[in-house]
Formats: sequence, C-alpha cells, structure tokens
Amino acid sequence: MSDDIIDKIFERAIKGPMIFKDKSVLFHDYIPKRLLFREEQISKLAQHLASLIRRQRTSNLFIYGKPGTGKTAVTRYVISRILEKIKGTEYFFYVAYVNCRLAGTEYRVIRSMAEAIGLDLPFTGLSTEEAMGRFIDFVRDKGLPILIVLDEIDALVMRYGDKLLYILTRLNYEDQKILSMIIGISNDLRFKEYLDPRVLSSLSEEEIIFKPYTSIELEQILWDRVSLAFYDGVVSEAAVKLAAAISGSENGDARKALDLIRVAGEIAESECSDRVLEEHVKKAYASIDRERVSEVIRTLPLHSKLILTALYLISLKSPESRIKSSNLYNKYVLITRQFGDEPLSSRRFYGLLTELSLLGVVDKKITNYGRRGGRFSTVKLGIPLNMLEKALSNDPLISDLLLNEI
DNA sequence: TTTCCACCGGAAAATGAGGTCC
DNA sequence: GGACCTCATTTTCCGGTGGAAA
Repeated sequence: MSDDIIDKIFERAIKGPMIFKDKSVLFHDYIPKRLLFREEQISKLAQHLASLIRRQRTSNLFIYGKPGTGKTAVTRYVISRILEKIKGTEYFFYVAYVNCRLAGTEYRVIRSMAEAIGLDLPFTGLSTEEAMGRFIDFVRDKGLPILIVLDEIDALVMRYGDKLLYILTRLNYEDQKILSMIIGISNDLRFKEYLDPRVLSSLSEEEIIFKPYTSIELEQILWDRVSLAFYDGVVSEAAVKLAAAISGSENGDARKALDLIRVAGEIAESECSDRVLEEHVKKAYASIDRERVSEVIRTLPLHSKLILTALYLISLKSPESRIKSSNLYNKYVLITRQFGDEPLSSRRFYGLLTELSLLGVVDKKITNYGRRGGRFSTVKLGIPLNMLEKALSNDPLISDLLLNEI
C-alpha cells in the first residue's frame, strides 16, 4: 500500500508538469538582486555606511516598520553589496548582524556578535560582563570599524532592558580606538519607552521608516519574483492579484504574499496542474493557517500538550461551553497521572494556559461572579476540535492517551 | 460602601544541567 | 576540584483584582 503511494509520488515528480524553476527565491532568507519601491531607504542606508568606509564617525540608525515591509531585506541587501565591494581592500570593516529574538538572551547576542567577527566565546561559563569585555577588547585590538546590526531589537530590550545597548551606543564616544555604528531594527515602537533617554537619543539620531506596501506594489514585487521562481506562463494573473490583495489587506506584508504564491505553487504541483490558479491561492491561504497551528502544537512542551489533551477531552462532550480553569486543572492532573508523570503546580499550569491563549490555541476569558463565586478565568478551544485532534495525534504518546481515554 | 470569593499573576528563589576559570 | 557562571524551567509566597452580595 505505502509502496503504491511512494511510486505515485515518484512518478508524479518525474512525469508531472514542471512548475518551479527556482523555488528558493520565494523563501524569506533570499536576498534579491533588486528591491522594488525601497530606493529611498537603500540610498539613505548606503550613505550612512559610506562613513564607515571613509573611517569617519557616524550617527547610529534606527529602522522601523511593520513585519514584511522589507527592513531586514534592505539592510542585508545594502550590507551584502557593500561587503562585495570592500572585501580584500583597505576599506574593509566588520559586520555583526544578530537577530535578537532568535539569539534569545543578552549573552547570546554578545556571542553572536563575537562569532560574526571571528572571536570564539564559550556558550556558557562566562559572565555577560566578561563576554562583553572580550568582545570590546577584540574590536579595539583589530583596529577595524564595526557595524553592529541588531534585528528585532525590541525582543532584547523588553526582556533584559537597555544595559547592553547602553554599552554599545557609548563605545563610539568613550573609546577613541573604536569606530562603530549601530543599526537597530524593530517592528514595535513601544520598546522605546523602555530605553534610557541617553540610549534613545543615541540610537535614534537617524531613523528610516518603512511603510507597508500597497496591493499594487505587492503585485509588482510578486511578478518580479514569480518570473524567477516559476517557468514562463505557469502563474495566472488572477493568482498573483489575489495573493497581493490578501497580503495588502493584512498589513502589506510582502513575506506573506511570497508564502502564498509558493504554497499555491506546491499545491498546484501536488494536484498535477500545469498552472497556478486563483483556486490554488485560496487553498494556500487556508493551508498556511492550518500548518501554523499544527506546527505550534507540535513544538509545545509535553505539559502544554497534556493541558490541551485535557481540554480536548472535555470539549468532546461539550464543544461550545466554557470551562472553569480550575476544572481544567483537575482534569489535567488526572490525565498526567494516567500518563505516568507528576503534574505541575497550579501556578505553572496558569502560566502555560496563558501562553496557549497568547498563541490563539485556547480562548481564555476572565469571568467574575462576585462575592458568591469569585473571579476566575474560563476557557474554550480557540481552534476547531478536529484541527486539534489531528495535531495532537501526531504525537504518539499523546495519541495513545486520547485513545485510552475515549 | 464594604466585604468577600476564587483565583491570577508578579517576584524571587530553587533546581539542575550545561559550562569556564584558576 | 571548587567557585562561579548562564539559562530554562518550576515552585513558593503572597498581594492584587473586580464585581456581586451584604
């Protein structure tokens, strides 16, 4: 049976219509040869970087814009173009690009910066101050200018404050042997409230704002990439227009538009269609949402999955009613013991429940019954029951639990 | 206006696993 | 090998919350 399926897939791959010429150009990490509708930002950024080539002190830069407006793409594009030109010349300078959200902690941000310029730091064991000291010493000893790009800088500041930023923004002023420039990139302007006024004024000396793309701009960007990603005539005009319209209505997010057209192509391919049509984009729109939920649930820690299992089993009997969080905790305790593990404390349970609510998997509301009943939260599923069932059944341990309980 | 209920969630500490340094 | 470090996860403690009832 499984052999038949594999045979069919291979046969389709060999004999089916060829749709993609180069799928990689539709992924987020691809740096295109040209970036449409961002000439002004490219020019402003390049002018700033030119100061480092001339070995002149320059102001730091703050880049702000909604997700998918091209902040990271423009920054990486300009840096890669400049590095191409200065590589192996006397104008060379270091570039340390770090995504603060991915790095996670202050220490890992420092370690990533160090790694980018060829300094090896252990992944644990040193204090943050010691790691920072070694990084600064290394830059000073090498005597080359350094460009530090802190992408998603809000993630770092909201969690750890601005200590690291303070040290970095002072480097240029307090150490005559170091020539540095910092670019901070953020989706969220609220993080500025958490900054020391000195850090804020230093970081925001110059700002570049990225406005969301309009649907018309998105359509042109899509055509630009479609011509590289697909064979000629494969993608219909209606499909591109729809993908652009959907993304345009959702914050003008170019990444979303690219995802939609890529997944639409994959769906068309799996259906053995030789063209990507409007209906494939519609299917892609529904599929991306399903995949996101499934991926979120798949990567949850065990006890979050056990909480969801408890909620699933209660929802089976009463799908629409809201459940008191303490009742859900009791059910979670029973299921966890049945699973053969010790349940977490109720405090930890509330923490995990709040996380599930923020992810949109659970719908949590606070209800107040006053003196008679007190104040507590009630929950229900934030996604369809069958979607949760499918996602949980992918975990063999949890799926067994579902079968046993039923 | 005050009291009371039933949590809710912030803060700090504990834990344990990874490590460095001297 | 002992002191000290990061980091993620979890527990413990306890004050805060807000609306119905008194």
